[in-house]
Amino acid sequence: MTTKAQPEPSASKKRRERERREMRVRLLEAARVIASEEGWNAVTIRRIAGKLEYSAPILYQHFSNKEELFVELMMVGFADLAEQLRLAAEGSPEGRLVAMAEAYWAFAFASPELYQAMNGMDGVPFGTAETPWEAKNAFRVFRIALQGIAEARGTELADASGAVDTIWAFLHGCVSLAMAGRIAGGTERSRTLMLNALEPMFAAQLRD
Amino acid sequence: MTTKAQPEPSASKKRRERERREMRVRLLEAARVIASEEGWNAVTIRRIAGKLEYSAPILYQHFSNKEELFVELMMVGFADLAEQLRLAAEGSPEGRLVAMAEAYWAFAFASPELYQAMNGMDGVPFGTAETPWEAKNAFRVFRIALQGIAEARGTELADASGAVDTIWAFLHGCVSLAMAGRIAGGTERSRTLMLNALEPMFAAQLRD
DNA sequence: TTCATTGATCTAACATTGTTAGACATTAGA
DNA sequence: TCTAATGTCTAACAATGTTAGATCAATGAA
Repeated sequence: MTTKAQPEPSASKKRRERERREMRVRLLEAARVIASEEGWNAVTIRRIAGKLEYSAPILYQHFSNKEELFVELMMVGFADLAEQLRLAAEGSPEGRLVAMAEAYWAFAFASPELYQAMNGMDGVPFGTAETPWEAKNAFRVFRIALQGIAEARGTELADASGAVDTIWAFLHGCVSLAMAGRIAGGTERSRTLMLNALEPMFAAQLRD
Repeated sequence: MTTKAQPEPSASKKRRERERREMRVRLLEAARVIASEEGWNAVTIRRIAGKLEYSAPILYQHFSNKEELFVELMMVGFADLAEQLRLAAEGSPEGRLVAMAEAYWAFAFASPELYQAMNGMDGVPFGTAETPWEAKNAFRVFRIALQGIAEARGTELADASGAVDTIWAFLHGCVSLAMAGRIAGGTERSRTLMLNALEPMFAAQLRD
């Protein structure tokens, strides 16, 4: 590490940088609030700026375009999700699997608009080249948790990464269809179906 | 039935009505082509009309707005999917389950832009009130097929509707994440993971 | 054939979107 | 105090979905 080569920035410069960061966060929060209240279609540059009593171009002092703001919002979401999963994986070994699924579900429905932005919104840099760090990290947390559960049962996963992808896909499918209102019986039944299918699905991922 | 009360429409009137229907279909096709070539963001009223060498407002002679065109496109998709699933369910009893999953997968990746429009695109009348007929029908075909597979094994589904929702959610989750490039190893590995997890998942849906 | 009506299509315009350029004032640092 | 940088604004741009009104050809009855 060869830091500490730069001269200490002045007090006022530090203050302004802090203010800039705060402004950036406030813009992100405003976007999220508007989305949760009126859906993503209502999230417009002018609305975001207006909510903070600024004019539209202020956004371009903090993001190169609207897309970048969305991507950053998604990254906040993935970091948040990873944390929730990590917490859920701390419980008793028997209940961990269900706890994680419940945590995933709770996260998704706590802010559906954010969940939708994280999954499915097009124009986001996922498949293209390299998956952003926050998303990768969420997967990592998931994998470690699943491995821990298998270990607590005295066995291991046949294919750890494959198990994560498979179970994640299932959870996402359940949440996604439930959120779109595509499962008869509403979210309560969807949640039950998901939790019921979870255990056999996990068991099939263990080494014989 | 008390039809045949109306006077027979004149020949030219019939011709114009047919032309109108054809125009409607051509607009839908144009939208689909543009979406497949450049993504949904490129599907604009002027582009659709321009592709047929018409001016923009022509679209409003056939759809009340852009949304309605999208919804109709989705319905075409669901009808198509139902047909594919029905065909897949005609094979040998042992291979039917896998065939259906493969059919679902193939349908999704044959026209990803349509699949994305069918799932996840917001502003569509799904959760709100009544699910449109085409979507319901696709579910029905799925259910009948699953029941047939269970029957061929000499047993039955513990909860037929629940099994359809559960397995459909899983397939959708796999396709959705794979399409977004969110599964390491690409679509080939995604597909394999999906097919591997399918059998134990189905088995868990059978009556004990 | 003539002529009013209907239908298809267009141009022009509107408000709203994301985005950029240029002006203005305030602040920072010498 | 002077200059440079920073924050913010207004004004404009092109592109979007959508509507109103005009135009022009085909239709069907006299």
